[in-house]
Order: sequence, then C-alpha cells, then structure tokens
Amino acid sequence: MSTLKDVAEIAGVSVSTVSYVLSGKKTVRPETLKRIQDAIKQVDYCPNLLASGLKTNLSKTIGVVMWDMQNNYSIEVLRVMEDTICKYGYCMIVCDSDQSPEKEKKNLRRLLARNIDGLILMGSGNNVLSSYRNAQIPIVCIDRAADEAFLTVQSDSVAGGQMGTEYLLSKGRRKILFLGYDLDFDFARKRLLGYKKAMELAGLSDEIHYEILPERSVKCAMDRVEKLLQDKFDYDAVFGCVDYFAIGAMNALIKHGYQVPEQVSILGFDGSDMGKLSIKELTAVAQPKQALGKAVVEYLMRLIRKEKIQEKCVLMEPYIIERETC
Amino acid sequence: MSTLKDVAEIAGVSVSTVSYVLSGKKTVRPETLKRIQDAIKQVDYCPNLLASGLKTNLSKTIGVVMWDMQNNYSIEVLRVMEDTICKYGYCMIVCDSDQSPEKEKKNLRRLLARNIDGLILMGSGNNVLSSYRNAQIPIVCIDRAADEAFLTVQSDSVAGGQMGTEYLLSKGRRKILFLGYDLDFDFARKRLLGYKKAMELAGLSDEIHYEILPERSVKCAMDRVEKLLQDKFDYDAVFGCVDYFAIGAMNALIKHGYQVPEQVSILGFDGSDMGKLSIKELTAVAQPKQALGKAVVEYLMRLIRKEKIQEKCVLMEPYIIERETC
DNA sequence: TTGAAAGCGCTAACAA
DNA sequence: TTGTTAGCGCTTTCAA
Repeated sequence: MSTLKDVAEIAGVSVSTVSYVLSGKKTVRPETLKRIQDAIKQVDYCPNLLASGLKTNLSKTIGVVMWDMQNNYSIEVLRVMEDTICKYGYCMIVCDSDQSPEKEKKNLRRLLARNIDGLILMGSGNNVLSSYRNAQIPIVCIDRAADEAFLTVQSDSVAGGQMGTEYLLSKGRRKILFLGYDLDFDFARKRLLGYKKAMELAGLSDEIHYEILPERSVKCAMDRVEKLLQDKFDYDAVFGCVDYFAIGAMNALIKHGYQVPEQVSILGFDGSDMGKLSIKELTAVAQPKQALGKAVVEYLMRLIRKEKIQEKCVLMEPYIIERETC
Repeated sequence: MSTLKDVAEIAGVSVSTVSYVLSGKKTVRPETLKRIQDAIKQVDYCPNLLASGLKTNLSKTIGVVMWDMQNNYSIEVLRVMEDTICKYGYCMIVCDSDQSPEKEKKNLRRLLARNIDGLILMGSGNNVLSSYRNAQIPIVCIDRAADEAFLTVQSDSVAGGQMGTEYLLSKGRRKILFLGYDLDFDFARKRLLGYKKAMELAGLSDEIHYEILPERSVKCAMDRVEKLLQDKFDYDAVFGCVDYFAIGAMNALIKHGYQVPEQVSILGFDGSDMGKLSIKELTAVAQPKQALGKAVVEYLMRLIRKEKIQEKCVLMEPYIIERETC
C-alpha cells in the first residue's frame, strides 16, 4: 500500500501539503493541487485510518453491541444502521453478546481497544451496563431499557400496545388475549401496560386476559395456544407482544380449523419481515425501524461531534402495518 | 485512557518491559512481572490496537462484505462467524453491499483504509469481484460463485439437490416440482442440476418439472404456485431451491386445502431458522452453517498466518433436517 | 502557500 | 533481564 510519503515524492511536495489537500483544511496553489491529485491517482492512494486515528484519536469506526443477533427485528434495524453509518464515512464493528452478560462485558473491551469513536448498544439486556457507564466514549442505546446514563432511542411501547389494542377494538373485537413476554424486559412490561390501558379506557377492565411466555419463539406461543385450545378458547383476537408470538398463535389456530381473521384476529408487534412469511401475512404494530436506525446513528454522530444533546430518551411513534390477519 | 507509558511509570520499568509482558514474547523476572501486573490492574490498562496495528501492520480486525444482509440464512452464518472471530481475539467490520455492485466496490476501500488483516466475501454476487482481485490481503469467500482467485468455502449444492430429491423419492414421491432461482447464481444452477441428476438416476427423466422464479421471496413462490393451482397442479412434492420458495409453496397449498405432507411433500433448501416459523415446520436440505461459518474463519486465519493452503474450493456436505413437511 | 518536525502508542532491534 | 530508541503513517503547529 502506498503512503502519503509516496504521493508527496511523486508530486514533488512535502507530506504536509498532501495532507492539506486530503483534509481540505488548507488551500494549495491550483498547480500544486493538480500535481498532487495526479499522484494520488497514479499510486491509487488509500489513506491509513490507523495512522490518522492514532494521531487524532478518531478511528472513524463505531461499535455495535447486539444483545441478541438471533432476533430478526434487530437485524433489520442493523441494516438501516449500517447504511446510515456508511453515509457518514464510518464503518461498524459488530459484536454479538448472545444474551450473555459476560460476553456483553468483554465486548466493551474488544471495542475500546480498537478506539471506536462511539458505541451503539442494541437490544433489551437490562442491568448489565455497569461497565459501560464509565467508558469515556459517546454511547447511544436502541431498544434497550432506558438507563439514565445513556441517551436512548426507542419506539413508544406503551403507545404501541395501546394503539394495537384500539385497532383490534375498532375491528369489533372485545375478547382479546395478550401474549406477553418476560416482564423483566422493559419493552414487554410497557407493551402489556398499553394493552391494559386501552382495555380500561374502553371500559373493558373485566376483559383483560394475558399470558406471559418465557421464551421468544414461535414454538412457545404455538404450544401455549394449543393448550388453551384444548381447554377452552374464548377469544376473538390475539395480540402478540412480539411478532413471534402472533405467528405462533396464528399457526395453532389455523391448524385447529379456525378462520383468521374471520373468527380470530391476530396482531403482532414489531412489524418484522417475518410477518411476510406466514400463511396469512401478519398485521402488526410496527416499530419505525427505518427512522429508529437512522436516528440512533445521527444522535451518535452528534455526540461524537461534541454537540450537547438535551434529550435523555427519544421515543418514536409506532404505526400499524395492515396485512391479512385483522 | 491509560497507555503503556503510564503502566511503565507506575511499575518503575520501561515501556518495552511492559510490552514484553503483554505480548509474552520475552520472560521477565517474577518480581518485575508482579509489579507490572499490579500496575496494569491499577490503571485498568487497555491496549491501543491502532498503535500496535500501525507498527505491526496487523489490525486484529477482519472485514466481512455481505452481498445481501436481508438474507436470513446469511445472517445465521454471520453469527457463527462473529463467534469464531471473537475466539481468535479479532473483531469484524460488517459491510452490506445491498445487492449493489457499486456498493460492493466501495466497501473494499472502506475496509482497506482500516487495515483489515483479512476479508470474508459472503453471498452469491457474481462477477463483481475484479477490484478485489488485486487487494493485497487474504480473502476467503463463502456461499459465493467459486472464483479461482480466492479460496472458497461452500456447501455442495449439486449433492444437496440430489440428496433432497432422493429423500423425496424415498418417501414415495414421483412427481416433484422444483422451484428454481435465477440461474445466474452458481448455487441455483447447481441445486437444479442435482435435482435433475437424481431424477435421471431414478429413471424419471420424463418427470423433471421445474419453474424458475425471479425473486427470492415467499410471495413470489406463493403467487406462482397459486397460479399453477388454478390450472392444474399435478405434483406430489415441491422442492424449493431456497427455504423461501418452499414456505411460499406450502402456504399456497395449505390455503387451497391441500394436506401437507399427506398429499404434497414440501422440501426447502438452506435449513434456515425461518423453517421453524411456518405453520408446519419445514423439512429442508440444510447447509451446515455452523461448520461453514467456522471453516471460513479458520481458513482465513491460516491465510493471515501465511500458511500455504492447497485447496481452492472447500465443499461441505449438506444434510436433511427432518421436520414436518415430508 | 509550503515545509520541517514533533508526536500519537506501540513494537522490536539493539545495547547494556 | 531490562532499557533506549527508531519508526509505523498520519496530523498539525510553527516557521519560512
């Protein structure tokens, strides 16, 4: 690989002059400029970001720590993030914590050693953030329990839960089963809360029915609904706390001969592309993944530029994707 | 962040001595060692890989260029890769080419500027590799058309196509519809070839039926099968070139009242986790994603260590995941 | 407008 | 066994 020095020699100038051209921080004589540009092309110069990073303490790369790379929705947001990061001239180093707090902790060091300029924490791990709190770099969280130490971008889970429930009510549904997820997760608690709130507002406090499922999988939801089906199943809608649950419920119901959505409406939450795989395309409360992914990167870039940001938590509105199950 | 120098001062030794301890390349007196270890702990020293990378020309990070991050199967392999890369003490920078040759080209420069030690090219883009050919770094491809310039790790698509077809034949199926994908893709051509081969070997040359679908999506396959259903559908099995197609076919058939697998068997290809979402869990020819992800990283590490590798193309055996659709 | 030179944090050859 | 030092490729201050 050729270096600044190579370019400088060919152009017959000093390295600093070349550096000025590259950074655009000083003006050079047009004639010199031309010679330098030619030389850059000639040797196909590619700057060494390790070297400039060492000097400026800016690596032009940001770290992404994912709590769970198996989550389809997270990956969809990751794509948006990579696209945005790229537009800023940055790259992203991706680490998977694989739902393990130990790995999560190790990942910080891995990234710090590489001088990342900023860090995105993604996914709903809870109180595993202690070591991150005294990392001396900008950090933004997405889809993670709000922690006062960090700026957090997330969709409004309460509003989403409420919105989804109201959507079902507007379709004439009254007996809605909510399939919730482990309430240790902030988003799960809030989505359930939104469901309850909407039911109460509609004067249906007596019709609040929910089950908490221990594992984020289709199978888990399917098994649970099949068990309900064996006893008695007296609902006209199922609202899954995550798309996985809605899909599982739909599979169970269709298998047992129910008509979806005629007899039972199914509503998911997340709006992941998974919803397009199922036998009936899943209607869902969607997180605005484009907006979220873009926003989290933009906020991080502002922090990197040392802008002061007032917000501690940025909430974005979910919306309904109408497909075939409601 | 504290530096080697800080540690050295606290321990009362020179930076080189600390460096020796860290790298383990020289032995130091136990007493000195202790002092240094204490100092490292005291300041919570974290090495600066930019600096060492600049010196040694080794960044301890590898680049991954994904042709298409939307592909669920690719992401599953990516997870395995990240895990393996981590075990080697490396990190990965992930770039998404988003199916665009221009982006693919830009991604190389992005990575080269960061001094990656090696590169993994993932996904089935075809002749967009010209610029990569004279990159002076180790490159390994996975799931990509074999290019004599690079070491390639992939599963044996012909064998997989054949294996899947023979599996269906062993279940008594004779009229098998193969849903193929764009034959510009190496893997798609080979999977179809495997299907044809098995049919011929079984003396069923007259029963070779296939359709080529233009787009890797569930919807595309579903629409096509529904159209066939309107004319006449005279098959007792559908073999999808990718899981997406099999799922789409299954959805169409079940919607039209067919019993799966009693009337029609459905077989996918890839063995992605998507197969666990569908109303009947998908039986599929699986690519050994654990083995593939691990192998591609291990080969790359060997290249980074300057080992000579004879293989130009490493083929791994697919296998059948028996679930509910055959 | 351009150049000389110091220094970012580390490694490793060489010296002691 | 330990220390001194040059230098990796770049940025940037200061001087010309």
